[in-house]
Amino acid sequence: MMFKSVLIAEDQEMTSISVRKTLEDLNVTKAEYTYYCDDALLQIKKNLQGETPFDLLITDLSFEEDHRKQEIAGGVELIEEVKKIAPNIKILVFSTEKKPALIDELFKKYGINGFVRKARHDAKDLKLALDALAKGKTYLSPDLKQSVKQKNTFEFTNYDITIIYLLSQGTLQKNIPSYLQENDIRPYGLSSVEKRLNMMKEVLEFSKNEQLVAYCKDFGII
Amino acid sequence: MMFKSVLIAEDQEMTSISVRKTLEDLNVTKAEYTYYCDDALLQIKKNLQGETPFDLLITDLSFEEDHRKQEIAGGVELIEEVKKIAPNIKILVFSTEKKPALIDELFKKYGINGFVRKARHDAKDLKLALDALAKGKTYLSPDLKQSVKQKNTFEFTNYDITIIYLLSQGTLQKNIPSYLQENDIRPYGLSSVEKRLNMMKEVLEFSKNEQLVAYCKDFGII
DNA sequence: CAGTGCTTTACGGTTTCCCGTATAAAATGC
DNA sequence: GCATTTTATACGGGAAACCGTAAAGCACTG
Repeated sequence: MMFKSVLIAEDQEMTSISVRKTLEDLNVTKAEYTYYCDDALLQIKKNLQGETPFDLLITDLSFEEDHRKQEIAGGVELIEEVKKIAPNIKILVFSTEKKPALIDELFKKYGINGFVRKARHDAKDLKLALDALAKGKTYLSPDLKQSVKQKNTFEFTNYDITIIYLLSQGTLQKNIPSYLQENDIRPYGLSSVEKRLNMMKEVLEFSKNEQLVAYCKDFGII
Repeated sequence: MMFKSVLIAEDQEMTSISVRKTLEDLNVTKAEYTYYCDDALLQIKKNLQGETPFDLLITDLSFEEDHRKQEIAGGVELIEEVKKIAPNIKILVFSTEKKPALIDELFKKYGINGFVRKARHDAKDLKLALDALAKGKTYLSPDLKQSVKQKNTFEFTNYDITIIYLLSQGTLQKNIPSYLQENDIRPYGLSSVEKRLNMMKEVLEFSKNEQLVAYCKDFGII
């Protein structure tokens, strides 16, 4: 019932130790761990044709950079790569991340099986998640369930996100039309851009572009 | 030689467990732990006149808010309060924080004895720190020693942060002076605000306020 | 193919922001 | 105390953003 072979991708040694201990408590005998994303992918590749290929990956999202140059920068990219070579391996994300947009994307686009947030009751939470995943269910930390569901009061289109992203990069509003035209994004008129910005600001009861940028950063939209 | 009685203030259960385990490995018999700052201060107060008052506090800096309303919001405030009632207790900060200015301030203004960064080798790091502190030395994670000195990232003052925060809230630039004046923040002239904004943008090679907002959001400054 | 409704684009006036310069105030030095 | 440097504030011209409105484009319909 419980997992046979688990890989932990987590750069914080202390956290990694705790995860290992949790697995021990749940009688998971074989648990490997890596401190780098590249190593994690390598391990999975190696064990793919072996006797006991990994059936679960527990991974963080943010990995610290250091002297060892890495191909895979973070957890999201790691998940993407793992899905390519081993689509059947279950994935449990264990991270401090709490942006609804990102978590939602992890489930929908990348097909992760569980998300546990590093927070006050994360040890209990992790055990519950492992239990749920072993039973073929998905798991999401209780405190996140609300926020993911309610999401944003406003649905940003790709068009919206492009505009706000450009603003956050320092692009002048009046220069946005030429960018849009070059990338075949319609409508590209300045008035359309202004109209869209006004609409977003009205819905969210904002008055300035700076607020939109702050908002989108907060929710992981850009 | 080693500590007799240690208190752990850490809201992440997993990390807390690991810290406890580390202390066990070092034969520290009495280790209490709390998930809230308020509880930590209470514990210290209680044990102050007892048989074995705490001789070390290991604390995180950022604590998650939840249903339990807290007086003390974060680690810095906790350290401040602890120093008032128990100036002799040694303090080891264990946090993901890496802003040189803050860490510098913790040592100089608040007189902490050690700082270990939650990162790749934090378990080994923590043991080294505990060892150093037990010997009456101070400790700082190796990878931080350089950055504390060089300080290559731009240091935002409270003044800067206030301005950018106001912008991110939708305040018109021309209305910022009146806000500053009402809150006795000087300089409050519009030109001074503009000058400061220009200076920040120049240093960070930005051209628009939206970039500043995005940047500060990314680094958790606002 | 003209009419209707909707969307996109164009334009102009007003406000805000940007940026250089000039004056005023405060801190520093002799 | 006065001169010098530094810092703060005030002002003004020009650029960008904001906002309403008008014109153009386009699909759909009878």
